[in-house]
Parts: sequence; structure tokens; C-alpha cells
Amino acid sequence: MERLSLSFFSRHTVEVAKGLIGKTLVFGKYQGIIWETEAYRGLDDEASHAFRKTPRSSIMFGRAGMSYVYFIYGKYHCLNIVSEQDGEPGAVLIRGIKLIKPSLLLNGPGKLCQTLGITKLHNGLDLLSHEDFYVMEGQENASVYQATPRIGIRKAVDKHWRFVAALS
DNA sequence: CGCGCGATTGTA
DNA sequence: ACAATCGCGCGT
Repeated sequence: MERLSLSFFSRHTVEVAKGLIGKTLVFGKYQGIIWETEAYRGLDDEASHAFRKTPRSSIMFGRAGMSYVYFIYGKYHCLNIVSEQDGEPGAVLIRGIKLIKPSLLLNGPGKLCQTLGITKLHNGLDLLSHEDFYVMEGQENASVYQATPRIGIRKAVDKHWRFVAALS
């Protein structure tokens, strides 16, 4: 299967978030079908870390296809993939994947990173060229069935930028 | 340098 | 409905 390239990730973040549903995340020995995503943008998105440019969020302003991993609530890590043209902020939060072998649904960004062992050490890696951390084509039958407000935020609840795959 | 709070989760 | 837990971001 073919690895997703720069042209896939360097689009509007909402399109990337939808497009990632059904794709295959590869991280070391793990492989999983991406089940749930959320789009986060810049100045037009009050709920995004990139609403303001800070040291932490600066990666979101860089070239698409890079990993953005942040630490939250003193306990959990969350995995994002940078989107948009270089210079434009955006990233897609990976909220859920369906692990292949062992078959296991990882719902929730914290649990996902905990299970796979993703930490801040994996922040700023290039998924376009990394040896065993990337996204490739997958089961395209997993089509988007629902768009909802994003989870765990109080701002910009009018933006329905959370996407969940259909059952299968 | 101090302080409030969060793109979460498990438990009550 | 809420506590746990600590790094980030902003104000002083």
C-alpha cells in the first residue's frame, strides 16, 4: 500500500480530516484504521492551539505531514498530523483507530497514544519520510458518516469538525 | 515567577 | 458529575 504524500496533507484541514478516515496509521509494529478525527485550524478557529502562535503551536504553522504531539491534563498525549500549505496553521487530531492484530478499538486520543507508546519524543517527526511512522492507504469502504462538534472544547462549538467512520 | 486551566479519562 | 495531574501561556 502506498504512503500518503505531501499533496494529501497540504490541503484545507477539514478535507484532510475527512480524508484520513479509513486510512491506515503505521507506528512501529502497530497498524490501525483511522476511525475518528478532528480538524483544528488557525485564526478562524478559536478552539485551536494555533489560534495564537506560541512555541508549542509553531509546528502547526510549518510544513504538512509532520507530527504534532502535545501533553494534556498532566497525563495524556495526543497525536496530530500537520496540514495546510507551509506557513498556514492547521493539524488533524487522531482521536480513534481500529488496531489490526490485536483487533482492538482505540477510542480517544489519550488512550490511543498510551497504547501505542506515543509521547512528546514523537513530536515533530516527518511522516512523509519516517521509516516506521506514517499513514498509508487503507480500507476505503470506511466512509465518513457523521460530522459533529469537537469533543472537550467550549469554544467554536458551531464548527462540526469531528468526523467518525461508519460501522464495519 | 506564580497561577489558572486544558483538543482526557476513569470512576461515582 | 468530578477529581487527578502538570506543562503551557499569559500576566505581573
